[in-house]
Amino acid sequence: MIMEKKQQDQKRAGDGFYPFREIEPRWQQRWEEQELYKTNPEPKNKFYILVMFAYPSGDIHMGHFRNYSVGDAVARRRMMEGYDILHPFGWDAFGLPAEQAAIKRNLHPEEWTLHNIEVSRNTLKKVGISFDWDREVATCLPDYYKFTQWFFVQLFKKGLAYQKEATVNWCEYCNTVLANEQVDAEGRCWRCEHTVTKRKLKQWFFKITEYAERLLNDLDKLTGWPENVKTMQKNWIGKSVGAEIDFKLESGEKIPVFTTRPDTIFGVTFMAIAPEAEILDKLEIPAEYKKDVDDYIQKAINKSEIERTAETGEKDGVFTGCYAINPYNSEKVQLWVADYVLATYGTGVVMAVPAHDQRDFMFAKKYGIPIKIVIHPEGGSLNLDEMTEAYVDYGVMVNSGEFDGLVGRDAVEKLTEYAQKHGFGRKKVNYRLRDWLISRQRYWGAPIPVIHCENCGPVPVPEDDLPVELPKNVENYIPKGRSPLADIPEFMNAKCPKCGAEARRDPDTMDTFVCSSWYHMRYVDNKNPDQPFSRAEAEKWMPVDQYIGGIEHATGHLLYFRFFTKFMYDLGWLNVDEPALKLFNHGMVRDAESRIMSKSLGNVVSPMELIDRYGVDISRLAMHFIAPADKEIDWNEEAFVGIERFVNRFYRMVKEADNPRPVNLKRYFKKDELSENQWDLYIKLNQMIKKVSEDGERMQFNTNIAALMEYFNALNQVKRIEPNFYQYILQKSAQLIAPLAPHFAEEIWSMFGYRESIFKSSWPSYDPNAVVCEQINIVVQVNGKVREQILIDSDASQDLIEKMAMESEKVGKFIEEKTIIKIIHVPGKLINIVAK
RNA sequence: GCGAAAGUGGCGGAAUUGGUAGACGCGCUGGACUUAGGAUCCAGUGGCCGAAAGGCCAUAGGGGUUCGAUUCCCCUCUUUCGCACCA
Repeated sequence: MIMEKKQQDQKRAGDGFYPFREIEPRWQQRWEEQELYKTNPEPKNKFYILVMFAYPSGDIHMGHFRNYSVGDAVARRRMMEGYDILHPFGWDAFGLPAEQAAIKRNLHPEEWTLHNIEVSRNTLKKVGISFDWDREVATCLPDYYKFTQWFFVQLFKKGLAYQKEATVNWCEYCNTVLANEQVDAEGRCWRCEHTVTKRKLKQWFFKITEYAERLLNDLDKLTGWPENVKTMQKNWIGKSVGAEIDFKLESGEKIPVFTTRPDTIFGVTFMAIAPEAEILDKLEIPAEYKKDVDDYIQKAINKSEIERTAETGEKDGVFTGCYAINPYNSEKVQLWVADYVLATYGTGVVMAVPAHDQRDFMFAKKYGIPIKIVIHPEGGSLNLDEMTEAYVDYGVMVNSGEFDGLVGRDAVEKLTEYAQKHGFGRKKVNYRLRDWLISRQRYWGAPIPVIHCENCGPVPVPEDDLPVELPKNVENYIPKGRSPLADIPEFMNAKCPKCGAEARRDPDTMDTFVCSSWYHMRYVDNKNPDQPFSRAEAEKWMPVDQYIGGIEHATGHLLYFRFFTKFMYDLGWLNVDEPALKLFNHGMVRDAESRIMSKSLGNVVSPMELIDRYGVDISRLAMHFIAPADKEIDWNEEAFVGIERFVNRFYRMVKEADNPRPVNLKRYFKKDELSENQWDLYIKLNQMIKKVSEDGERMQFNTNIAALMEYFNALNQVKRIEPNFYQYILQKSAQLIAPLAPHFAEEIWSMFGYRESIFKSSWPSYDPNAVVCEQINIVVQVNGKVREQILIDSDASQDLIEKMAMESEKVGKFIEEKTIIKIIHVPGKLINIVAK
């Protein structure tokens, strides 16, 4: 097996094979010398292409390879179209694995990370992606995180960064706090897969909810974003419109509740409070209930996320012995504590209407709480004894005093107005989106630039004192439930910037999603020592014209990315309020059995291994050819065979071409300059150019390659081609394949005697006078079934086509003894005779 | 459960606004050239009937709209993805 592979590989190095081993490194070196990818500092016609940057693990995997190959194809195509390209790359370099490596290998996280960056960068260079490495950023370097901290300070100043005691997801194993999106559906940590529990900690949050409405509304502006991403964001933000109604305790204390259905308010028979809700402290729970309630709360809080959500359907709770008063009818309703109520949504209290909410219905049934019907379906009625589930649709209000007879949304409006008028309620919008918890009790992150002073409270570090540098002398990184920074007195002790008193730094670091929320802005001016970027540079390059990355960031990174951009717009730093015009999500690469590639499964295919065996370009082409870029791939190497044949054939054709030399590619041909066969090839060439251009625009690189193959098949059929025209064809073809196979294209380009890079040449345009053949095939249908084809001049009149169709023998067979009802013409394509 | 996307030959996939379903590639079959071929070239390749000409069927299944549906609408099934007690 191994022998076979080796023999094959040797063959690949032999005659008639495209010698990638020699060619690819040579062009990579020349491109570097020529500074081909250097960003024009004064772009006239800018195009900002951004691929999601990478965590430097020292390795690149198939997902990266696909991502950057797609990005590179776009960049190079635009380059040939004359755009000034910004195509940067960088490193999302903070994060957990560096600490784990530090623990395991006894290396400093920084040393390990910087080393990995070095390795990863060199690897990527071998892939020949057209990154401008002068624009590189690494989030773990002080010249970058200085401004990550700057963002924190700006947010703080605007009241958008705040601290609060919060029940947080806690991973025992990683010993750290996790954001909601870092906990999977089964309640496990996204990194270590251990079960997540709860803890109360004082944490920093960014008030992204303040931007919820804009993040939602502006989705409409994102016409270049895939619908599924926009839908996911919309659902994630989860806007719901309703009312906040103040119920009252017997003591007179208000309990506001959020509801989307004020029209059901006369059906409230109890209220349910989240175990973590603060309002519980205000209840005067009668002694005989006290113990049960406390036990229940303790149990509920200690339950893991899974336990609390797993048993879908079964709900439990405990009666507090307390009552609240419904402000609409002064009825007394029971107050329960129930863990199906979320403390973090609305006010943490639900007005329960068992007749018209399924959860409340089940709860009431279980505990024998009264159920009161207050909505009837329009034109129907409900009967309590027959109800097996809640009636949750809108309908006609009943048993609701003066409001009886009101219907649906109108009822909602009226009830809300009533509450507003009487001062016990108001219109209210709630979002599923929560504020963004950014504190991490870890070492390897950007320190939170805050000094805690006993007199002044939390004070942001003055901008001139940034960055707050990560101290290097950390004893150990083993997580122990608080940041390792807390144990470094030289770091922790500081003077209050406001009053000068002895104070202590915040020991936590920021979530790495903060670092990656603004890297697209840093690229435009990555060496600026004083500002995150200059307004002038941002004006030149922002927004990103095309953003490319995986779908997994749909509701995390891509939301934060938009949030930070809007924030900078509000501060006047940007004149755009959305970061990227177009977004493209490439599909995943999985193994042949549709499983995700992972080290533990041992099914990882390394792109570097492919590159070693087949070369970069064949690997890229094969990857593109297998499936359209947005589709997932179940990995197999079958496509390589066809691609390899095609590339070698192309290479041989160039090698064997007579008297190779640059020909005038700007010119178009006229019919009388070429033989009939060649004129036909010329038309096909122009059709292909059109197709490749259009498909490439839609990121359809698979059909792009197919079009070239198809054309070469046609080319092969024609025996005699005049050398000048033949080279015209091959050179245009080289240009068309250049974005997908840059080294190969560059090599054959130079074989034709070009001195300048193919990427400095102009993307082929098609001859508009030569995309339609003189003779076209018209399909003749009878009653929608194809019966005949007519080859006819493309400018033939409809009458003539009709005449020929009717005279056709085959058609005759199907219309004899029938009456022709009508004839439908589709110009240039088809004629359909409808006969009965 | 809710939301979204998808389902096409033996396989990966084409078909841009409804207009020849299966481009291109793999694989397979036959042939040419060869000492040899896993190189290269040529031809064939959805199913059924037929010697052929040709015909019929076929884009998950069922219905509908239309002269015409892989494409639009409704129902069912399956798969993938996202959210999962959001009041």
